[in-house]
Amino acid sequence: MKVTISDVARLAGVSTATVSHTINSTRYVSEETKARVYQAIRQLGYTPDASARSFRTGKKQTIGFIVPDISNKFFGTIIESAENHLSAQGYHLIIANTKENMEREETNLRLLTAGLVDGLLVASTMDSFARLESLLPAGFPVVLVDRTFGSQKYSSVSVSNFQPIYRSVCRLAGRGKRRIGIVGGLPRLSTTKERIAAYRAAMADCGLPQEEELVVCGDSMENSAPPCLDRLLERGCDAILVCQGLMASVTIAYLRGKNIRPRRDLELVSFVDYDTRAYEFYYDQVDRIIQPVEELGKIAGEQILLRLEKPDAPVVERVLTSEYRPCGEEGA
Amino acid sequence: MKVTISDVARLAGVSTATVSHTINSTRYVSEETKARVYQAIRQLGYTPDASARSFRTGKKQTIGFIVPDISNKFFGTIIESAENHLSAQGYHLIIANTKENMEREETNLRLLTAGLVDGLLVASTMDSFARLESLLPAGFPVVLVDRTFGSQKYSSVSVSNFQPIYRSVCRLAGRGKRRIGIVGGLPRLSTTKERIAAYRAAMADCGLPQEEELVVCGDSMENSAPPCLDRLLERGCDAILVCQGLMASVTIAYLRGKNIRPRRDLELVSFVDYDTRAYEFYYDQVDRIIQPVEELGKIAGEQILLRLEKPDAPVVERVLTSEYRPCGEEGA
DNA sequence: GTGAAAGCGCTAACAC
DNA sequence: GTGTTAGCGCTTTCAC
Repeated sequence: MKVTISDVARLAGVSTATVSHTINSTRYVSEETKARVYQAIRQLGYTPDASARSFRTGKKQTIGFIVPDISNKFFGTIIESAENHLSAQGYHLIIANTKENMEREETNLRLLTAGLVDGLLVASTMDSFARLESLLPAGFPVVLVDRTFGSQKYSSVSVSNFQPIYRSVCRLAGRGKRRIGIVGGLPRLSTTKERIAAYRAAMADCGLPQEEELVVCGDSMENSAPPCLDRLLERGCDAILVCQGLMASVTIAYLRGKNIRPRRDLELVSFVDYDTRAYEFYYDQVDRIIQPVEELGKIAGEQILLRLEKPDAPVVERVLTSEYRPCGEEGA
Repeated sequence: MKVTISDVARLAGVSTATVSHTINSTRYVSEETKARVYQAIRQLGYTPDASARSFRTGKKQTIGFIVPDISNKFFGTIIESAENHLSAQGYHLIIANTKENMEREETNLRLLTAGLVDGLLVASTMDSFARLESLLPAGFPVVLVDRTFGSQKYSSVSVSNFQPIYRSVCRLAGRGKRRIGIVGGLPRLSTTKERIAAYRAAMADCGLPQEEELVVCGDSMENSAPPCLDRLLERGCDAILVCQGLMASVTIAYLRGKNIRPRRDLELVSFVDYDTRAYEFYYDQVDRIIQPVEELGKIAGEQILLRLEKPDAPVVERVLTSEYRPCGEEGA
């Protein structure tokens, strides 16, 4: 049978209160008593029951993370980094995967907020803030990760790629490119919108023609890159900017398969990506925009714990910036 | 304040028992009563408290997964696939990351088995079965994933790469290669051992010299491939087999950076990998060994639930097989 | 067809 | 310096 705190108390000849205080260091206990308690614990092989404890205290020591795609290394790394921070503070991480599906996100929000976790990290795939918000109990600790809604209501950590994308386009223009295409992720995401906005702004400022057909969006999943690239190639692009990591990650291989050499046949390709080692070796063929993924996860972890600690602390919206590594410059 | 089952009972004019039975469909409740209960629930915005519930019932509806490296797409995909199955059955997934560190695995095993989860999936980084076993409470539901110990004590799901590796080596030998090198992952892992064993068996059977210096191991992490490759190249290999996914994933890019063209300068490289789209485009340059990653995760999820349901069911050790795609053959 | 009430294992007043 | 005990929110037995 399960050994409980009363068993320990009985064997040690003390009260359950003393046992509890001993293991939690929550009030003074004499050395002798402590010794007897620990002795009894060892003898019985007692482990405090986590679920009784969290039921009693209301703290679950667990954070939920709703992610659009665990198998995407971008999120895998964010998770890793957040988990790192959380586990160091004695917290666990529950993962829910939405596969960029709004209904799945909805279900998970409901489940996780029903007393399962103390707080939530959300990289939302929702198309509107209202939809997300309506599913969150009032006052529930939440930190938005990577994807934001600019609502000022919840703290958030995200990455701005506006400037590096803008610069990359300018640089392409400066090298004489005119038909610069862009491949985006899911159109409804804040990240996609921001990136396309940067592209448009730069195209306009550089005096390049803004054609709708040069903007092509995928679904932020792995397989959606090739068709997007094909479309842009058909439309006679002389440069392509791939602004979603997973889609970027297959681009070079795909182009090579079609015998298109970056920097020569297609002159230049830019990426928004995390720091995947694989592309370091192509540093002289493409512009790269490296997002601070680990930082993103770490701050997400920090922020959610801060929210738990100080629920009334002001909302913070952290925007990290990507590193721009123009073609030819080796990475750090 | 929090709204509880008593609040609902009071408003509906019934007992807490009836409310409980209503929401759980656990005994007959008349239609009228049901209606009143649901009405009250809606009116108060009641959500049953998951932690009270799991405390009371002893079921957490949660599975823990101890992984060596979340940011590795191989495990990311396994997690995704397992989560898929589990969430469909109403279970949550807690992730713990060990970074191939045995102490971290130890800590996590202790934490997770202390009443946090109903069962555990473990892709262990331990060097011995004894060490793992000593940390598991007797009778705790566990399924070993990807890495096994051949102990017959716990169910397991893994992939055998023996045959494809053996064949790949034979094929290299058949094409006249003699100095075939192999890059392995962490030497203590069952997966690494099996793969190297397959390589050695094939080398011997093909009458090729077995030199210790042709076997080089990394740490199963991303950055460890380049130094391994360098060493094999220095030692004059005319073919290389990279038998760990993450390490394989940077290999082509790395070699290309050194101006070494697979199939031409280095004649042939083989990979053990999951089905990363990126390498599909190199199908005519390398042998590939594709592990059924999704299947692995799915079966892991099935098996652990089966263990929960029937704790006394016989231990099953499922061994999946990889698909061998010799150079030149396009993938499915 | 429904209610009363006993706990699940623990923490934290409150009491001495 | 330590003990007594109420009670967290729920499920479930027993009773009617």
